[in-house]
Amino acid sequence: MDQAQFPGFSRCNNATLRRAARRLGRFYDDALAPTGLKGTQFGLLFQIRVSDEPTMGTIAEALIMDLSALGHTLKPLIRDGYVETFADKDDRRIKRVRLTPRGEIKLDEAIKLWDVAQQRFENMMGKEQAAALRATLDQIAALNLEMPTAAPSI
Amino acid sequence: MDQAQFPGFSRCNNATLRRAARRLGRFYDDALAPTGLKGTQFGLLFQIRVSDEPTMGTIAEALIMDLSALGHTLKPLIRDGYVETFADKDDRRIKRVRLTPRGEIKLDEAIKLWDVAQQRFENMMGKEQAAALRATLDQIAALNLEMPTAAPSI
DNA sequence: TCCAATTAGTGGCATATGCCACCTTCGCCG
DNA sequence: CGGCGAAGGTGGCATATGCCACTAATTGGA
Repeated sequence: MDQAQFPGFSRCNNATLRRAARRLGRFYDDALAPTGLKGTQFGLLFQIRVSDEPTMGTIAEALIMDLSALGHTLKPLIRDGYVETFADKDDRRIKRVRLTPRGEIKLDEAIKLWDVAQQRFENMMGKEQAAALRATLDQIAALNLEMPTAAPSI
Repeated sequence: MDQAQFPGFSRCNNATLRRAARRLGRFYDDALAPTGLKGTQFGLLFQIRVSDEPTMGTIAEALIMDLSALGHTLKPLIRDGYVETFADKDDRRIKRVRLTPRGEIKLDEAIKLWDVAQQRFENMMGKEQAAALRATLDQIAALNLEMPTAAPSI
């Protein structure tokens, strides 16, 4: 009964992806709401935890985010005391990031809620389809998508 | 050789989706750059074209966007003269939207560039996998994902 | 007919993301 | 060892999105 998709529209991979992202984002956001974290922030905290005192650039690369965007996104987390940064010993240009004890606790708390949402979503989509989707999405993330406009000259 | 994905991380459907969206978004954005439009704006203009003088609510629903977010996103397009709004004849609460002649031209121009990016992407992913991906994403968009916290009464 | 509940949008505030210009540090080379 | 170009971030500006509180216009009764 729902006509949410107009034929021509859903042919755009980008638009379709964004639309699904909005829907899924709100779902995870709602689930995490009790912690005060958004889905994005959760993902960022998690990434910081699994990395070993990563640099800004490392995180940005892993998350395929613009470095400056990462800086912006990190600010509220630093302000709220979940994350802290410190200069690298050997190269003062490099800034490393880590969770504070408060951040570790908050992340543990969020993971519990995330797990509920994750399970709930996978029950609806089916674990296999969800896994296949993530595989495809990772494939997109790994694509070398530069327009061949440049790179001719050495 | 790239270790872009840390195991635990890519298990989150939401984070994986957003990450792919960032990558793909930049790709389409780059392709559309000559028109001055972002991928999102392109999608919005397209949606307006294929709908018949849709209302704000209709568009928001079709794109799974928050109504106020749609209003915000529409502003630069109105400012640049691509879109105009007008009150519904029968219900003055309702605001309808349509492309201006300038908007139609701009959209045509953008579609040419979009097509290049779309083809390019599908050549890398394979048309079938791309179609399968869109189908899955549409499925997500159609999911009824409310946490069962409410709705018991009645 | 008049008011209560509903519907459709708006405006303000906050985060999410990107691009670009600019500043520091480093590493390398003459 | 002094300067140039690269590497790593920051800040400013603009769009993308959401939530919430609030306003205006409708609709349904009593």
